[in-house]
Amino acid sequence: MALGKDYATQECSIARALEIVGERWTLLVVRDAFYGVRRYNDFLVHLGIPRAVLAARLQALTAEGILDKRRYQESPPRDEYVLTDRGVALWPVLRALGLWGRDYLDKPDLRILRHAGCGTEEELGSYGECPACGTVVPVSDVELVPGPALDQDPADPVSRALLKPKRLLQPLETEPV
Amino acid sequence: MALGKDYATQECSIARALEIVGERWTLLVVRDAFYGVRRYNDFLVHLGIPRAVLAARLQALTAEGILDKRRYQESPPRDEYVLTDRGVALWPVLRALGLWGRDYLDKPDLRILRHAGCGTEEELGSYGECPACGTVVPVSDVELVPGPALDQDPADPVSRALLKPKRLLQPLETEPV
DNA sequence: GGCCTTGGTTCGGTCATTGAACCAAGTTTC
DNA sequence: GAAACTTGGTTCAATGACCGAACCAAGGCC
Repeated sequence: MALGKDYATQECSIARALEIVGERWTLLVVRDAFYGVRRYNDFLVHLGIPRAVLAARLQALTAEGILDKRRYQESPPRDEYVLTDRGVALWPVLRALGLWGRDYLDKPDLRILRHAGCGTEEELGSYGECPACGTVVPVSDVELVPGPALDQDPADPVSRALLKPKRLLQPLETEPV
Repeated sequence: MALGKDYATQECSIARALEIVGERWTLLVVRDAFYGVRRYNDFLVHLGIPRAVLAARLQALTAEGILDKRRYQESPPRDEYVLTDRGVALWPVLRALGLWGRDYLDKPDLRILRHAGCGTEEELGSYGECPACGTVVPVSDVELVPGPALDQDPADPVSRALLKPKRLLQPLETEPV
């Protein structure tokens, strides 16, 4: 977290994890990747992150095997960043942070998560289980539903695209301007 | 994570949470608090953190209601920092980070967690449940057991005290020098 | 009185972050 | 064919966080 330096003396898998995902912005980039953001420019406008920092974080996450940079069209050449298995495995970290933030900091629900395959309207439980069918829902079956407290007319196209319910990991479709 | 600045444009409980616990060192301080560290000097020697940064983090965590600074002896006056309920609620975040770090970065188990009340030797499951009795174990019943990969003769007294199994949150007993 | 322990504060130097400007390849528009 | 636009960056000066070492202060111990 925090800086690029490591936590040298710590014999601890928490410290090792924080060396990789603990820098400023890094976990928000990963969160956006779960939300379906894949392109440099979409990360940029949605996060409000300095361009140089975004480029550095994408490169670091790719080097650590958390994102995969892949060519999705040849002419003009364009790349996208997609979560790898190692990246998807970070989901419990983000969910735990989001639950804590919601319970202790925000009053209203900004977004809720539910089981897409199941027909239920109920939110996932504290360790990611579906209250209707009882199973721990895999990330690709989690549906992200915007709550009423969200700004209904955001400035950037990524936030606008996120006003519709969507599954995690599915690529975001930003409206053409 | 990262810096003291906020993530201004983010309508997201994950971003709110990271504004508070996302700065460098902060989550390691909280981790040590779970391990039973309570005194300024113990945090200092165990983390290898600059003194000024430690003082700033302890003050910020206290101001956010994650730690409670309390007088534990009058003469000479001495204070200790103890996790509040809000702080204890961060446990799932740390466990998720530790699991991810262990699975993807470290080979051997540095420490394992198990259910103290239950007699089992088995490690807690991925959402904190005891494999023997099936319940989700409350933090105060989690036992921290050092693994074989840990350095058996560490330099600082806090690491030495952590070589014995202990329950989370129970105050650490550093041997008198 | 002098020294030790605990819990800090201060300070100069270094390193990361920031925001604005610039760059470049390829494509569309006039 | 040139100008403008899109996408995905890099460069740069200024700011601010972090670092390590030194200093400080209250209280107890010898």
